[in-house]
Amino acid sequence: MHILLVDDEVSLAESIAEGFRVEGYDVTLAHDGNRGFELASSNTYEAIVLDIMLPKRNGYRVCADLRAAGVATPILMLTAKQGELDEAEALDTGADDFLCKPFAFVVLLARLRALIRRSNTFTNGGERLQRGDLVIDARNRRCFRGNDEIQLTARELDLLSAIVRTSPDPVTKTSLLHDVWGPRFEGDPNVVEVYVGYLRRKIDTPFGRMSLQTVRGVGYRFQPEK
Amino acid sequence: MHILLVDDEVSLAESIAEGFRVEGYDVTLAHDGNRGFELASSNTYEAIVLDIMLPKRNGYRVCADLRAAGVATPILMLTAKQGELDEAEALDTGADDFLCKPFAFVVLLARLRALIRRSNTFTNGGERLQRGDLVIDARNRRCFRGNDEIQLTARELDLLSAIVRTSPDPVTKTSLLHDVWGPRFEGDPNVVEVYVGYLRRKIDTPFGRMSLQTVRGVGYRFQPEK
DNA sequence: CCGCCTTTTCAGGAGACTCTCAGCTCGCAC
DNA sequence: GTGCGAGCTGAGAGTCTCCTGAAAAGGCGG
Repeated sequence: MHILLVDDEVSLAESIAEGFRVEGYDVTLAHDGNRGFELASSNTYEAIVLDIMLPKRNGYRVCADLRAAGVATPILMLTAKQGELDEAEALDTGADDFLCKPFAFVVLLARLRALIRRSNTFTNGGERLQRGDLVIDARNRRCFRGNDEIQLTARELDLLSAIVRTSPDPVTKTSLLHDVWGPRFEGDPNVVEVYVGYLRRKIDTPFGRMSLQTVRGVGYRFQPEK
Repeated sequence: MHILLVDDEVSLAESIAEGFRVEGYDVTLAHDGNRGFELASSNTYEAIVLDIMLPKRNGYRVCADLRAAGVATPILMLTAKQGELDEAEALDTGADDFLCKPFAFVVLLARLRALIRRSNTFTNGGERLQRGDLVIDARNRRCFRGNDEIQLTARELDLLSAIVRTSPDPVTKTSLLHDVWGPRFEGDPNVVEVYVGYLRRKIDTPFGRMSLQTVRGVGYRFQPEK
């Protein structure tokens, strides 16, 4: 697990880096935008933490340039002020999440973990999940029950993957929200229930199954058989 | 996969070559224009990376001479300054793409890969693509549905080939734009949709088929049967 | 230079997808 | 049995993606 941290406030950067290392990550530091871009584009990292205020090339540009160069690594931007403008611009340039300074280290850590998990979930190449007669072809984004193909929307497929991946262990609604809707989702958590409903009508009801089970007070579980 | 790299800045060239080798390519180096031309015209490479500023014979001339000699290998030119003039001249002499120094290695790599994929797509000898009753005769640039020949324009045929080649895996619109319209296309990405529409009216509608399928949020897929 | 064919742009509209909301059901504790 | 909270679901609004027809732009041969 290797992280690139780009921030020009040397002492802050060092202490964050130290924190990450304690948590078991490798960390590479860059103190200006150009160096950050160079490293990010010539190495492979699990995630990039990118300050906006940077010498030589600001965070927005580094981010935009990386995306333009085809680098898909998840990027978490650190914004100085709490402003809608910053948010919008950050997400526009291709950042995956952002955090306003000042922040607690644990918050940064949590966000970053969520980001990494999230990216592993879906960009993980041609993953093929199979449980019983249910097959999820992640690469081609298709889903089958036996020989019957089931048409799922993007959200439905992401949600189903997230639930099936840990099967037969249950998943909490909170972690589903994080993994499927992203760490910054602020809408009605009821979406999860709504979408589980959609899924049941597509993968269970037509086949007389009950594989998407509710674990009351916890979340959901996928049970292939019985 | 063999690449010819022509650049007189020895240390830069070495490091680029090293990068390519790490990526699994064979690399041959030439440090002046004459040597570059000799090698390129007497051997077969997957692609040529050609600096413009070269001793003995500059990159434009090497490129023009190679094309004049009938060498069709894809060429990516490295230009020193960001200038419209350079661009135009490079493409005029028969280069397929170009990149302004300084560049990040991953960018070069990405461009080169796109170029190679692109050239494999269409120049791949007289390849014959067949899926179900659809046949694409790449060498003669003809297309059949069963016994009926279908008249396709150049663009339509390239697009159809690109979609059918990976069938039944879906292809993203982005990669279609890259492969069919070239890495430097900057127009309206809606062209892809327009052309898929043209294709459907030629290869599907008249035969009552639905083989060109939309994968919402992703791109398109060719499904021969069902 | 003209006309035809191909390619591209553009704008409107249909339909798909996502999300919210409010009312309802169900399971559980008492 | 009753009441409460958790979960389910149908309806509908808002948004986004994709499709399509029309027309402009570009290319090529006559």
